[in-house]
Order: sequence, then C-alpha cells, then structure tokens
Amino acid sequence: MIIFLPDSLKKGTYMDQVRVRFAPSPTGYLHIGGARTALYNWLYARKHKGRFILRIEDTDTERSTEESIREILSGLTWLGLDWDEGPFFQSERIGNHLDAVQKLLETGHAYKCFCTREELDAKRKTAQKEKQDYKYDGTCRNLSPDEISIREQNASPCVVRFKTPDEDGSVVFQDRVYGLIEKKYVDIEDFVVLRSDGKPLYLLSSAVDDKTDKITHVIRGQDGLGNTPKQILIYNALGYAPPVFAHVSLTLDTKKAKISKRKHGEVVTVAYYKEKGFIPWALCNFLALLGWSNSDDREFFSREELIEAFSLEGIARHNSVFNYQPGDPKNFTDPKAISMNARYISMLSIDELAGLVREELRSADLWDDAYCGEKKQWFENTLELIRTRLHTIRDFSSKGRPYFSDDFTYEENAVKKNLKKDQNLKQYLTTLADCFEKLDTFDLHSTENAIRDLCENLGVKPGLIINAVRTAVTGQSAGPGLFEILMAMGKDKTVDRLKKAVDLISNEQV
RNA sequence: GGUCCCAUCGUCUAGUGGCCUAGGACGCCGGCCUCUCACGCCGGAAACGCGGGUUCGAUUCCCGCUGGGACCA
Repeated sequence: MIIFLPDSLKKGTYMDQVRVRFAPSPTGYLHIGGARTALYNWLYARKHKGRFILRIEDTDTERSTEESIREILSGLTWLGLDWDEGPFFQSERIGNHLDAVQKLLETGHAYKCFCTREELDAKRKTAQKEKQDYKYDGTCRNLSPDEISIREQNASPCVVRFKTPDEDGSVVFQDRVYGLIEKKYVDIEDFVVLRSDGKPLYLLSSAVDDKTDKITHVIRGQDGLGNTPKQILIYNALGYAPPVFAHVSLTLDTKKAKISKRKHGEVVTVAYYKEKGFIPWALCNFLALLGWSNSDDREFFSREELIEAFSLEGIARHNSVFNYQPGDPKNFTDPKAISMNARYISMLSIDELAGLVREELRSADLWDDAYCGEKKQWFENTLELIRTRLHTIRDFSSKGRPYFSDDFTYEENAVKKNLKKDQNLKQYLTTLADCFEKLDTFDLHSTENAIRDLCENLGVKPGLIINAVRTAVTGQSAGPGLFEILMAMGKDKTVDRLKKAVDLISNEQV
C-alpha cells in the first residue's frame, strides 16, 4: 500500500523552496475560475517566498490557439499576478513525456495494450447489460514476450497502459484542502498513458512536467482530485517524490453548473472585468473570497494583507456559486463583486484613483493634460466629489462625463422629472442665469444664497430650483450636492448650461 | 453506471459539543441625514436538507437517506 503523507516530508530538503504553478489550457479565454486558481497559487508562492510558474498546457493542438495564450497572459498581467518562470509550453516537452512512458515500459510499470476499440466497446456493453462495473480487464497485461513481438511485427496499433498494483491496498494521500483521501487499487483500472496515435495523456504529461518544473505544491481545481491517485502512482513508478496536493473547490453558476463562456458569455471572463472598468485588485479580492475565508470578519485586504492572511486550509471544500443573474441591468455581474469594486473606488488613495481614471478618460478621449498640471487640484476635487456614487472606473467617463466635457446627454427621465415639472422653470432658470452672471464671487455661499433668495422671492420650494439646476448642469437627476457641483463647473459653464437647458425645454415644449 | 468529494440566510461565509435566542458581508426592506442620488449611521426580514444514533447536551461526532458536484466510463 502506498501511503503518501507529504506533511511528513515537509522538513525534507526538497521542500526548501515552494514552487507552484498555474497550468491553463489555451483553448479559449481566462475565466474567473481559472483566475481564482491562479490567484491562490500566486498568493501561496508570495506568502512562502517561493516561485510562481506559468505553464501553458497546449498539447491539445486542435483546440489551442495563439490568441488564447495572449489572452491568458494579458489577463494575469492585468490582475497583477506576476509569474517568476515561464511561460513554459507543454508541447515543447513531449519528448520528456515519451521518455517517461518508455521508462515505465522498461521498468515493468506499464505495458502495451493491443485491444481494439471495438473489442473494448463490446466488453463495456456486455458489462453494462449485466449491470457490472466496467474496468479494463487486463487482457494485454500478461501477454508473453512472443505474443507481444508478433503483434508488434504486425504493426498492430497499441496504447500503453499503466500497470496498477495487483494487490489489496490503496493510494492514500493528504490533500491540504480535503484532508485524507483514499482510493483502493481495485477501483483504479489499468489506465492509458499513451494513445495509439503516440500522444501522451494529460495525466502523464502534467505529472512529468511538474517534476521537470520541480513543483512542490500542486494547487489546482477540484476536478483534478479524482486523477490524483493515478498521478501518485505515476510519480512512484517513475521514482519521483510526489508534490503536496491542494485541490480548490470549483466555482459554479446559480444552477450549480460549471461556469463557461459558452453558457454564460463574457461575464465569466477576466477580460470582461477589465472592459467594464473593474479595479484589478478589487476583482482579486472578490475572487479570493469566493471559496476562501479567514476566520475573522475582514473582507477587504490589500495585497500584502491577503498574502499574509492566505492559507490553503482556509479554502472551502464545498463549491461556491458565482451569483450572476442574467438579465438584471443593475447587476451586470455578481452584486458583491460590484459592491467591492465600488468600495475600492471610495477607499483608494486619490493618487491611485487619479491614475486609473486618467487611463479611462484617455481612452474615452476626455483627458486633458492640465489635469496633471494646473488643473490637478480641480481634477482631484472632482474625483472626490463623484467617487462615492460610482461603481466602476468606466463610470467616470459615462456618468462622470458632464464634469469633463460639454458634450454630454440630458437623461430623458431627469428632464421630465426636473426640468419640465413646472412651466415656469424656463423663466426661473433664465432669471437665475442672469443672477449668477452678475455674481462677483462664485462660491458655495454666494450661489446658495442666490438660489435661496430667488426661491423666497418667487415663493417656490428650494428643491424645485435646486433639482432643476442639477439636471440643467449635469443632465442627470442624481448626483452630488448642487452647490458642490456648481463649484466643480465654475461660473461660466454653469451659466452656459442653464441657458442651454432653457433652450432645450423651450424647443421641446413647442 | 462505478469511484470520490461536498451540504449554515437568496449569494459569499463564521462556527470545530455547551459562549448559538446561530455571527459578519453583499443583496433586499424600513428609518435617520437631506436639494436629488450615493456615502454614512440605525433597525428589520432571511439559514443549520431529512431521519436515526452517541452524549447530560448537538449546527458541530457517527450511520443512513436525500440533494449537489467532480472524475472515470
């Protein structure tokens, strides 16, 4: 019986430096589940001053694409998950894998199997009919050397199967997340390690690569849990010391199905969050909490704090649900993710925020270099003014547009609610524009006094005028306190926009 | 079908036999603030899948069932 308890080896020399890897298949895009796995690996490496290795498992040449590789690299880079070695490409190491198969064959840990697909299918069907569990029956396991050479001379196609121990016992290992896992030899069939077309199987390749890359801790999705006993068998047969395993629970959708781009669309891709204006670390923070917890109530972690707090044992054993409800316009992704991002926008230092917003305004063609120079103070004040009601960096160029450009739209509902509410508003706003124009000092007090005085003279509630002015100046019905908005706009813009709003409602009301 | 894994509010989770009248976060509802919205603050509704044990006492330990997931086929 193989009992492998890596904890007992931890003090051994080969564990001196932690080496972990993220090994995605470049068959599409980087999805948030993959990003979460990458994050956990990265955190573990950083926490233990180890190395984070990136390996691209591109042996499925049919489905692997260059574009996908680029997307994975750019996704990881955007998230800030920097790798120390690689990217290595599995396809370049097929020679290693074949050598390993050869070694397995030579040491009697594997054998050639000449059974045809038809024969195997027939056996499987029979087993099914008799309601028996089907496992490869080992027909070729005990072929004599003569029988083997006859088949080889006939060039019969064959696969190579691993020879599972033919005795009572189990593979036992200690998973850092799931604990003690035991799998009986009798439940492991003689599995294939080399296909008849000469291609090694993933199971074998990744074990060999992990050895090549000196991986000490395999932190991967829980979908690898079932294959682990087979891989431990391979490690042992090859004379390798197996790494520590830590399987992380999966991320499912609200119907408990694995998330995929095909089914869920862009929401599950990292690229989507970049596009939507997420702060990379906010997404990492959200992803970290999706299936991992620290036993205190903290939810916001800086990089350093998360590295410090992270542990494999804190990873949940149950799968977690990514709470995305399609068709909810307010929540374009998991509400908690949005909320975290919004909190980050509120909490970030003004310098950090300004940096992010600068890139956003640049790509929206709203950037003015003066925001770094003579208008720096104005720019920062404006960000402070609007940040608490924005959810994404993208919002700075959409909802925030009236602050950075005269070319903004008046929201229909806002116009209806605040500008067309009272027929007299045309007159009121015209009067107010005149009034503002005549102000010597245009500040918080003078503007407020002007409006309050006007209201008193007209006998109308301040709210009527204030809300109308907000819409006139920003096109919106919601936003910061009016007088602060006016300070952000300045006298000239305020007056211009009041007049423009009067024109707008005059024309439309004809 | 076989094997393995899992199971606390709608969602993410705390909880490792008594501190639990089950805590926090998001979302939701109500209130305060108020020129709107947001922030902030206060309050509310909301969960231990079911059945057996073990125990003086189970969310917590054991067994079964149910449900979900993964892997292999």
